[in-house]
Amino acid sequence: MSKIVSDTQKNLREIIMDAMGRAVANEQLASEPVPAFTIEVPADRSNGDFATNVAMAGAKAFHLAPRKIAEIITENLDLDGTYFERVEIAGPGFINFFLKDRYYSDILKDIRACGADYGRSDYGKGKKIMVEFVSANPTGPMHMGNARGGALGDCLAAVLDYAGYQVEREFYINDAGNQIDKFALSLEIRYLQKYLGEDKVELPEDCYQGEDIKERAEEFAEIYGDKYLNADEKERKKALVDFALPKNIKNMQETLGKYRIKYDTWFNESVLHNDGELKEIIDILKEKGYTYEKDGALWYKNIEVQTKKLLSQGKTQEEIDKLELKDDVLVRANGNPTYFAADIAYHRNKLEKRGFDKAIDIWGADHHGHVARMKGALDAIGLDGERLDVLLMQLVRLVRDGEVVRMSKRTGKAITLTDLLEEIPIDAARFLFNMRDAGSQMEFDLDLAVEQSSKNPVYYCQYAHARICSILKKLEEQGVEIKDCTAQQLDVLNQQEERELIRHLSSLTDTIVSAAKKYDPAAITHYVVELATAFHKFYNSCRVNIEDEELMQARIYLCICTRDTIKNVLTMLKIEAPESM
RNA sequence: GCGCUCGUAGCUCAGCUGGAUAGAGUGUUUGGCUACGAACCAAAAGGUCAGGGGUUCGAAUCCCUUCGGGCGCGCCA
Repeated sequence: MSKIVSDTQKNLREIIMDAMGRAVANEQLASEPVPAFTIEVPADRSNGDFATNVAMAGAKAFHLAPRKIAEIITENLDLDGTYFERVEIAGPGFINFFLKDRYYSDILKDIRACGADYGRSDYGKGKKIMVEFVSANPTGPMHMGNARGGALGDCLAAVLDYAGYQVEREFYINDAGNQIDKFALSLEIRYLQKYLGEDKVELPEDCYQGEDIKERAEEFAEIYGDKYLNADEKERKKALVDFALPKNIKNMQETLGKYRIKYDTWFNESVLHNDGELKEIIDILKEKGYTYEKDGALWYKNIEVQTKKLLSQGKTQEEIDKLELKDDVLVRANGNPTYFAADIAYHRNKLEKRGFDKAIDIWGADHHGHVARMKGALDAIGLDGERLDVLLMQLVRLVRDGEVVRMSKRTGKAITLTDLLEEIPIDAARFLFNMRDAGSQMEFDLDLAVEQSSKNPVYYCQYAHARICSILKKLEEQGVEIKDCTAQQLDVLNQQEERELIRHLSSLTDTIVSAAKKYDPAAITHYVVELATAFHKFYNSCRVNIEDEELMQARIYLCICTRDTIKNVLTMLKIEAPESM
């Protein structure tokens, strides 16, 4: 893995500290604690390759003007044996550092040495982390939110994997509880309606109204006919669910498979109900005194748990009162546990039974009210709620011809994930859903997704890859032998566009680590678009196929590094990197 | 009402652990292929970073407040 960039940055911090140490020894600076300072890459290259604000940050402590401090530090710098060539003092007191040619050459050598692993790091130290995403209700088809959640979750998992975590992807199947009862009732009524007429049996408002329920009931009737018409209600419902649920689950698996999402685990909620884990949770909460009975139901003392936590965070009782916290039901008066109770058991299963260090859930933003409650419940059962991170995702609006669309042209019904994937390429869907931060309310432009031009960022990136492949192929056809280059031979790559390209290539590992920290796969799509731009700019100003053999070989080397890096990133996102298009 | 979240160019959005002249794509206008893929590149134009206060050497970024959009406050999930 490439560490040149971060090592250089780390090394620079030491260089600066050494210089300050010498300045103190020389009595040029007062012996004060070193202030917190940053090292960053300036947006404008003329301000150096790295810059530090140490002189400004230390103005107060040293009782000196920032520029004066900068001069003193600069006088005491020792750059021998480092990648740095020279420094400048600029603006209000920034110290700007400029790199030697060799830095860029070594980056390229390193990229080639890493090959398909370039971009990977051990930042996560192999910690076990689970990303649970989509987890759509198996009572009906998946929708647009699942499309975004799928792309987001799968790519987030990939980012964490590249950042050195041991990642597993999981789909939580809600195959138990209330919504299954509702599913059963909806199916049953549709089934009865088929034989008795819609006016004879009414579908209650809180039942699933979708056409898909009707279709399942039809399919069931085609096989079993009216056999269950006069059967025992319980038996009829069970037969219907046993028929329809596996069908729905299989559909989800196929659709998500087509979307290139492979889960390590499909976890059934019913397991928690059947093997006693749910009961264990309720017993634990009871034992710890976090429950009470009221109106025949068993309640969880959310107010108490939250209040304790918020007080410890420095909130006042008055502020907490304003939140109007509420307690939650664990077991209904009818004896059925709530979804919340099952969810506590589920997260305990992840963190305690299966030993994940961290669980990440991707939820629709409409569930944000449950985050604190869930974390609090984990605290309450003796697990650390901080081990659960919930990434909230805003809903998507589909846009076609500049207008919001809700219905599928083909079916006239709400657009399902299946419809979407039939209409647009998978590459485009996976990429475009990751162009925006999860928290932004995004518009998804259907026209853009199918557009094969530079307007469509996924094609723009793939084009850069194909273009490089084409250049290399052409050179080989002309009999050019592609040779390895030494770092010294790569030093000739000093045009501005070449430098920009190398600089961008070099930042991949750090970009992935940063995206992993922030749970932000959108940073990766941004990265590869910028990389494609850097390449296209290079291509337009620096010809590869030229007389100068040494420069040509160096540029070929740069092209190969770029091609491999684009491919690594696209592969990570499970997007094709075509050699021609 | 209380809470969460968002507000940056005509449009879609980056930038947000405080740093130098606020960026990109798209749209508009104008250039660049008899040489490696023009599915590309270059240039112009476009801004009260929603408004107001505060913190400090320095604020799109942090704090307070107002306004506006989205969402949530069930013995639903």
